Amino acid sequence: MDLTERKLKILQAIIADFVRTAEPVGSRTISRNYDLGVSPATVRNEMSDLEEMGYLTHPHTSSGRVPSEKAYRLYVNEMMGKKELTPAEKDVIAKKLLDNVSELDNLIERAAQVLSEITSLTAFALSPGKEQERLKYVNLIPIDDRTVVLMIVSDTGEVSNTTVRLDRPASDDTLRVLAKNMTYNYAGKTLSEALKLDIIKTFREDAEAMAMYQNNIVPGFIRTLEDMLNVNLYMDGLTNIFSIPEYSDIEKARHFFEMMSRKEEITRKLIGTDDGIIVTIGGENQEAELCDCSVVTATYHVDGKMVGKLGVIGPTRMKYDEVTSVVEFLTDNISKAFMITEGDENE
Amino acid sequence: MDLTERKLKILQAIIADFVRTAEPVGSRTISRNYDLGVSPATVRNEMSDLEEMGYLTHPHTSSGRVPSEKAYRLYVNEMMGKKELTPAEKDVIAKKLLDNVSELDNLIERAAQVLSEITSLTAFALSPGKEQERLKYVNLIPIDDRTVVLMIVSDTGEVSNTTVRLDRPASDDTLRVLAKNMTYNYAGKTLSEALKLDIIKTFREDAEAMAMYQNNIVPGFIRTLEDMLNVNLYMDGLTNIFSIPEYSDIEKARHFFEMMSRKEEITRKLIGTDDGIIVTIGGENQEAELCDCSVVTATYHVDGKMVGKLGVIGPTRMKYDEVTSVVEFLTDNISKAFMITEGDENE
DNA sequence: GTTAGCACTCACAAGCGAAGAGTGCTAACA
DNA sequence: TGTTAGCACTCTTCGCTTGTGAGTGCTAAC
Repeated sequence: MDLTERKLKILQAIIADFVRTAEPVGSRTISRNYDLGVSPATVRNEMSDLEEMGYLTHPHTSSGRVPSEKAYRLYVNEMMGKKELTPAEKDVIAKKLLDNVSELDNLIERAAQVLSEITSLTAFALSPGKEQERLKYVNLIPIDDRTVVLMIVSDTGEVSNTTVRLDRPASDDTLRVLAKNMTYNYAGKTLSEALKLDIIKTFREDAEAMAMYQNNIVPGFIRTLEDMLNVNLYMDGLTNIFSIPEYSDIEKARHFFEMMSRKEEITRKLIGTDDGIIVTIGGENQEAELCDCSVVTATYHVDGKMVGKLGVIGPTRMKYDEVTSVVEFLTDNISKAFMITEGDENE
Repeated sequence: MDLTERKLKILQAIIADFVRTAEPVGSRTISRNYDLGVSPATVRNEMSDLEEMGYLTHPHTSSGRVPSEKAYRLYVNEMMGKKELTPAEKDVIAKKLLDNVSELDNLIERAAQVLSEITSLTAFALSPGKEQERLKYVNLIPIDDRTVVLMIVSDTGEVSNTTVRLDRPASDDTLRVLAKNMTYNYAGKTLSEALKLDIIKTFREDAEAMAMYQNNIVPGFIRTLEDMLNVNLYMDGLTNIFSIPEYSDIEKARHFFEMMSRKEEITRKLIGTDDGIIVTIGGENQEAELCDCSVVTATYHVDGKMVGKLGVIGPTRMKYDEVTSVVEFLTDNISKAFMITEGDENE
């Protein structure tokens, strides 16, 4: 059977109606509200065909039709027009995004807020991955004679630190030497390279002072590196889920929140997704918990490299055109914001 | 009318039963399961009295009794025995709390986790307030000739930093001078004192170099101070709410989550509460959203000073004895953990 | 190929009755 | 005088039935 022009139109109408109302769509509704110039009976015949082809389902015999995941896939791939945001909308988003943002992580957090606000769905955003950043220097700051703050600064100005407790007192001079040596050994290496090196070995082979404190400082150094590599996952609009009829069942809502509270898992999944705007519909998701959700993710870049992700999670019945547009616009803006920062530096 | 011994016993039994089952308690249940040696009819008479006195209510004519907030208040103030944790329980909690914790904020986050796990309620914990910490030194770390990281270290080894962009390039020497001057001017002051000073004035009156960069550095300095003073609110066990019959209504659950997502508000409220273990029952809460919740907060101390808070939020029908015990044990342990740290330093 | 007509299906809400839990009152009892 | 058994009464809850309405599928006519 062929997907004729008219079948496509009817399918599109059903998707549009169902996305709006969350109610199964009947033939009369289509015939009346979407001027296709055919009677309900004809629509019914076409619907019957579409169902046979797997694009529609039937909650029960005498109810209207509901688009299947296959239908959404078709819609997203072929039928969905690009929904350009109006200049006014773009303006509002850009303003909200950049308003009073001082740090880049801050910008990412804000992006999640804006995204959830605009789409009325649950939004998430992953702070930039720092694997490619290079270690600029290491500093050891004395607090008292047995406590130091170990600080790592990357070439982009990211800072991470831990408090390290020493077994024996260390003079300021000793700490200076230690810090210099560490900087000498690690400056210029990317953070993930640094972590892969045999740090203890470096210490042992180096100045005597380093050997003396290796037990205290090496774990602190590793901890700091790991901390710096950690990406933050921001979420916003979790409570939007309650406005979605699909989640009016308390058990569904519970599952959703339980899933969303497993942040590490989500982070891992997100890092794994491909570049670009990815729409994953229902059962296309690997995770059982997501099998009646759709996830839209997008990547923001700096220097053409994949850096971070953002996106939304919602019912399969979502406004894919709107969501993808907003997500795309946001990633563009974030990438731009990063570029401005980077550009400045090399002026 | 007098609260006789028997009335108290019956009230206690009703509270115990209702806390366990969340169902209105009938006279037969009390007579059968809590050996008071009286018939249901007698219990009924007493219940009727207790209701008149305001300790019980009646969802409808033919249902069992439910304890009023006044009853819970009486229970918490007068009747509730202290529920000592068993050594085994204490051990488990202490282990979980201290396991793999490297930073103090980390300990607080963990405390919220442990608390929610043990009580099966929603737990929160506020990281230590840092108003009383003293600024130890300020550092300016060059990233490139127009970008520096401004870093503040407190006397307890807390570190906070921001990236500052300069209008004109600054040499490493200039930055060193600037940092030295700032340290000289602010070291020894508490963070809140530092924020209250007229920072711009300090700059203007000082070295020429400082005047030159004041526009860039002063806002960064303020931002960093504020950031350091910011307390973090950790929450855990939000999804526990779904297991509580009182929240099986989706609208109730929605309200709960919406309330809990307003973190600043909660933080402010928590900071405002008194020292010690505070139980706030239902309508005793100022906030309309909390009027059918109870909140138990406790304070952890260092050097006898109020430092931070933790607690749980749950239905008025909660195991107050258990919850207060756990909360108390946790704050003790946290205070102890802080002391160990502090002690070390002065060894 | 399209459409009107009609029987049929199914979810959903309203109405009803039976069951069960629990009370309040009264009268008898120790 | 306090306690208790007994009983009528109240109110919720649950299951059952029934009516309604939305929607389909099929057939026959256009």
